[in-house]
Amino acid sequence: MAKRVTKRRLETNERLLDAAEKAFAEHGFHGVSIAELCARAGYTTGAFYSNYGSKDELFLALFTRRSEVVLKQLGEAVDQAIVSGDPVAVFIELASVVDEETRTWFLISTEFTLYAIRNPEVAEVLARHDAAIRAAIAELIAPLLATAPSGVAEADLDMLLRFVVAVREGGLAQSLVEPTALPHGELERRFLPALFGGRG
Amino acid sequence: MAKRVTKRRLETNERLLDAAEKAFAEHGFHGVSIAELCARAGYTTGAFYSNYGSKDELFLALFTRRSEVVLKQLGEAVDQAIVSGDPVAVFIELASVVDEETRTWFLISTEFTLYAIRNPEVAEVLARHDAAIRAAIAELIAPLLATAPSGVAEADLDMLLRFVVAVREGGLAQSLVEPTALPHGELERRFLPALFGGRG
DNA sequence: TGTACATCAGTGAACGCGCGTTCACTGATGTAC
DNA sequence: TGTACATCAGTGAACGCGCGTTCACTGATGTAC
Repeated sequence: MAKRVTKRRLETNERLLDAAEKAFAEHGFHGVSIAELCARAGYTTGAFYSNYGSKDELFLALFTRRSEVVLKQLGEAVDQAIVSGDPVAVFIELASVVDEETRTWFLISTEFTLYAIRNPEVAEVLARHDAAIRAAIAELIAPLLATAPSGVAEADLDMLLRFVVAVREGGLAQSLVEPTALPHGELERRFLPALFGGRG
Repeated sequence: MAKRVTKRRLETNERLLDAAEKAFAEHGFHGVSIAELCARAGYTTGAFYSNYGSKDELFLALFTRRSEVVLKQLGEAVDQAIVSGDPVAVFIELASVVDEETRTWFLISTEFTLYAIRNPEVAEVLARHDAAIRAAIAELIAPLLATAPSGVAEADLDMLLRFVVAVREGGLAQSLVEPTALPHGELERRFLPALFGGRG
């Protein structure tokens, strides 16, 4: 079933994924028909089936593509943080910028998480992606651990990173529902520095 | 349009909501047809329209009913915690028990959160529910604040509670995807006591 | 308590729309000489 | 570089299924006397 990958196919693929990203964020995965998705990308339905076997397959591809972008951006931020000498400040700065892209990705990845909880094979894909995210944050946080207060520093590094991710995602859920009641990045700003023994 | 509420209607309603809760948890809101839902409850499709105007309306009713149950349970736990004299231990104990009911409710409420982010009127309903949850936890945590270390204790109480909720929900998302990698309640157990100046 | 009647909850067949999917086709892309 | 041909990406009409929704109906529930 493996199709040859031509320039044209790549272009079509990108445009389908772009359209899917926007459409899924707006109406949710089930709220978008394949025809609507193709129309947004400037194609007819046949184009979809020439590239994907099902909507689920597209969803997985969308998640994979976006994961790569997020990891690359995170990697760049990490480099910058290490150079700047104040990694926690950079992380908090990063958490405070919640633009349309962040919102879009939160909506899609949360839906993907629900999908994963219901499907073990998908859960593995998500677990691998999350592990890569934590590895990137680990680079950012590692230099801090030597100087951190006891107790927290003794916890496994991976658990600490899971904790940071939980705060980030749990916080985003709240701030996207009530942006005025909970400003973006507020939880990270208030509570994470204390965990690392900083001032904030 | 207001219908009279007879015993029979109440019974039907309960059975519809019970069926919806299970079905939505299994297949997601969009993965369940009205006919399937009614069949599970032991009715035909007409019964649904005799009670609800749309699937969205049922979803809202389901959320409201479940919210009341959760709040009641939480209230009981709070009473117990105050009597026991070790509220943090009780909270952590509570967080560690992730049964089928918790899983079900996590799946449904997360889907509801996405729904709320996309619909401002729904966001208000969710915000009110979350505020009630925080009020209940506040009762549990209040006695601790006097003895808490500086810094954390100075933060607004509501922000602290938002933080606890974020950890709980972000943690659940991870532990439901990877139950073996992240045992239920592990993040709360490891990191929350430190925040309140305890030992764990 | 019993009967006669009115109301109303739930039935289930019917309708039609929208969707996912297929497939014979055409024009664009790439290759061989 | 140019032409002739083969392949393949995307077209768009067609199909049929499943779904949400309606509605005339019937039997269950509740009320009045």
